[in-house]
Parts: sequence; structure tokens; C-alpha cells
Amino acid sequence: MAGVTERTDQKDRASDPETTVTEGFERPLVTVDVVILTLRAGVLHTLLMKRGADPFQGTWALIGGYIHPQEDEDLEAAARRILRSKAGIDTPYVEQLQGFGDARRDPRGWTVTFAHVALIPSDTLSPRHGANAETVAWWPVDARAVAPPLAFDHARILAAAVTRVRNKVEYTSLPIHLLPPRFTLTDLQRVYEQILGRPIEKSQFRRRIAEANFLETVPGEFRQSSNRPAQIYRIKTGLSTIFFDRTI
Amino acid sequence: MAGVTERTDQKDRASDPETTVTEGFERPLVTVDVVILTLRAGVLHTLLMKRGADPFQGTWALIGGYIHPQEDEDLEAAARRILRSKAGIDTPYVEQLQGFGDARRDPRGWTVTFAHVALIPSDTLSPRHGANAETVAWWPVDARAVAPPLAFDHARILAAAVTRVRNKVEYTSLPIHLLPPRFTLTDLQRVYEQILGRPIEKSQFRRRIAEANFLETVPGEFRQSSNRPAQIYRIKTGLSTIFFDRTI
DNA sequence: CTAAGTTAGTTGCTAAATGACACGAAGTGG
DNA sequence: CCACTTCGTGTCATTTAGCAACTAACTTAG
Repeated sequence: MAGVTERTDQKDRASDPETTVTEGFERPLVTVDVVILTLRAGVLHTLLMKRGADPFQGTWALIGGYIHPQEDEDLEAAARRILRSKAGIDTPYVEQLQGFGDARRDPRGWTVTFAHVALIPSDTLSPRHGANAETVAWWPVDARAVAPPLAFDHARILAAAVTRVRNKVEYTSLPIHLLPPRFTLTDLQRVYEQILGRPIEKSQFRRRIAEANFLETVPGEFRQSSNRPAQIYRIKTGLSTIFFDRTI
Repeated sequence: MAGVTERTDQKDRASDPETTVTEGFERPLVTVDVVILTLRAGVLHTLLMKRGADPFQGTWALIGGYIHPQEDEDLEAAARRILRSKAGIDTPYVEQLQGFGDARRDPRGWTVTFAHVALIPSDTLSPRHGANAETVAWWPVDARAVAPPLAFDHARILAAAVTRVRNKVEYTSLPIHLLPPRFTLTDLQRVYEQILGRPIEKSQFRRRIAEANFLETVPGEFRQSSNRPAQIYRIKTGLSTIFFDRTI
């Protein structure tokens, strides 16, 4: 069934990775795309950009760009730079999703992209009604689908990003990246519920969060409203996303 | 803090993804690497190849190659072709791990690679002692480390692959890909234990597997030995990797 | 032919974890 | 000061994990 080939022949040698410059094969076009997700009024939204040039001119697409070998340290740095220059978003949570590459996603030929997911705090981005209101906009991501048809295979990438986030929310503290630095436990629970699309028992939720031990109270600070004030929490310094032992 | 930029300026436009051909930026070199994992005598092993040319001539490296735009449908197809041509391994379990790319991993400059993980059944590959015994070999992956120093950032990729597999084994049926098509429940339990590095309670393990409902008995077939024969199982047709509700 | 040894597979029990729910606490507004 | 709302915790039935014992089915030694 499986076995090791006898020898790498001449053709194989020529196409050895990182051995010689490719011979007879064009280098695929490499891009970096970022799926930006946030919660707006309790619904997951993504930031899309209307393409200004062919292919897919006038079609909505993910925020993306090329690697700048002179500027970019690595792939994540490239994603962060693109995020900053194209969407004006600075240093949020960015993680690589996966690569997508084939012959058909771009009419110009074989291309590859490194898809990333960026999470930004709820409602910190106000929708723009200025010069670029018509080229950059938030779109709701309801039941694993967005309203507009997307360029390239971006619908597939977006779906993969949302699936990744939904799965990861089940067993990590990922939602903290969708909240401002200080929040209440009820705020956090709402985010979990909104992304997972199902209610979570309050006492169980609080038990899990307490066990995970990644939050601390801000002593003496409470969210005031027309009822019992809620304790304000923040993430313990030095901690990032926490993995729970079990599902939330 | 976060906001949408006013407009994409001239420079941004020039570097718009998939809009125009890159101007002033070289295309990074694109490769596909595969971390091949199997169990040999109860220990996780990976298949490495000694590099025949610079850079890193004579150093052990992952199996990898270039994308062939004419032949390869997509990234996974490229990984499968490389697997076949370089290691003689056909259609096993292949999944993309993630992309790695920066300016320092290859002395020739900015390169990117799409790292994949391939799992192949235990002990179906006999170690070769033929012509290429010295250029292709199995290496044990013990405590998140392999014996030889690896070329490029392959040590990091290998570590990421092993971490991914270890994590995924906790809550999926991934180990079935490390077994032949027919196996006993004890075989399967052994694989889980060997990869996770801890014992699992027999009765609990069998309960979980039964609940997950992805195996079926092969009626009348038993593994014969010098004691009570064990029922042979196979994966139900049409099912691939199953996700459990809880950890194993 | 039988007893000992080994692995397969199931069952039972106890302690801990989980899920559903209720109740007291702490504020506001009429 | 009473009704109302949300915060936060406590209670308890049910489920699950961890452990161990037990039966089943076979081989081999004597």
C-alpha cells in the first residue's frame, strides 16, 4: 500500500522544495486576507470592501493585500499591516485560519492566500458614513451566510472563519477579544450566547469562568444601572486566550 | 482606537490584493510541506528526507515540494502528489496544518509554505534499507522533539503538527487513520494512549466509542491469539473523523 | 483432561462534576 | 416602602469519572 520510492528522479530533483529555483513552473500569486469579525447589536458582523478593479470589480470582498517582503516580519505581521492600512484597525486579536489555494479561485490562474481571522471589540468601530462609506461596510453574518455575493472564494473563507470561531468559542476564552478591556460577567455571557446561538446557564457559566481563572475583579468598580450593580472584571495581566478543560 | 481609514491611497491601490500585478514586490517562494506521522512500535515517528542540495545540504528536512499549477487542483492535491512522488505514499489522511512564512526561514529570502499533516497506518511502511535508506528515514518523535536538527523552520512545523495531532486526538476519532481498516477496540485504545501519553480507562473508553457510533463490528471476525479472541471492528461507511461531545 | 495464565468485555459502586432551578442581594423608580 | 429588575450564590437531583471486580473465551503446561 504505502512505501518509500526508490529514488528521487531527475524531475523530482528539479522540483525539490527550497532546493533550486522552480523550473518550468510559475510561482503562484500570494496574498493575505483577513476576516474581521465583531459583534454589533448582538449580531456577528464582518467588514467587507468593494473591489475597485478587475477581477470582480464592484464586488464585495474580504480585506486583503500582498506581502511586503521589506516591511513584513512574517505572515501575521503582514496581516496586521494590511489591517492597519486598509481598515485602520490596530493590533487586535489576529490568528491564522488556513491557506486556500487552487487554480479556479482567481480567473488569472493559480493563486494562494493565507486567510486570517481578526476579532475586534464590540461597537468600538462606528460605521462610516464618509467618503468610503460605499466601499467599506459592515455586513451581518447570520446563519453562516452573508448578504452580498463575494469575490473569489471569499464566501468559503468567511464560512470557514465563522466555523472556526464558533467551534473555538465552545472551549476557549476567545470572546474576551470581542469585548472592551473591562466588562461584566453578564456581558461576557451574552457574547458566548450570541456567537453560539444558544442560552447558557448563568451559574454554570460563572463556575467555568471562575475555574478557568483568567479574570480578576476591578476592586470597587461596578456597572451602575437601574438595578443591582454588576462587578467589573478585566483579564489578568499576561494572559491571552485560555483553553477550558471542557466545553463551556 | 479602531476605525476605518478615509481612503485607500495610491500606494495602497498599487498593492491591492488580486487587483493588479504586484509592483515593486517580489512574489515569495511558495512550497508545500508534509509532516508524515505514523506509529512504529508504539512510538510516534515522522518521515524525514536528507537534503541533497543547498541550502541545508545534508540536513534532514520534512517532505516537501513546489506547487505544479498544471497538475494540482488545489493545495491538498499538491500535498498528495508530493506525498506520492517523494515518499510513495498514496491517499492517506491529509489535512492542512497552517501556513508558515517569514523573511528568515530560508536564507534565500521571504518564503512561505503550506504545512500539512499526513497520518498513515501503523507499521504498514517497512523501513527501507535499499538505495535511499540514507536519504529517507523514520525518526521518532518523543517528547515533542526529534533527534536530528532540521532544515529551515521545520522543527517548528513538526512541533506544531505534533501539538495539533495531540490536541485533536483528545476529542476526535483521528487515531483511526493510524490503524489499518480493521482493528480491535484494544488496538484503538492503545493508539489513543500512545499519542496522549497517558492510560485511559477501558470501560469509559468503550462507552465513548460506542456513543460516538462511528464503528461497526465485522460479524463473525475475531482477532485470534493465545487468549480470548477480540471482536474486529471497522469504520462505518461514509464516515470520516468524528468529533466527540467531550474529551476522550 | 484439567488447571493456570492471559486478554476481552461487562457490571457495579462511590465520589465528583454537571445541569436545572430557586432564592436572597442590591439597586431604581413609582 | 413596595414593585421590579438584574446580580450573584446556594441547593439538589442527575450524570459522569475512576476504580475494581467479575465473567468469558481462548491457549498452553503438565
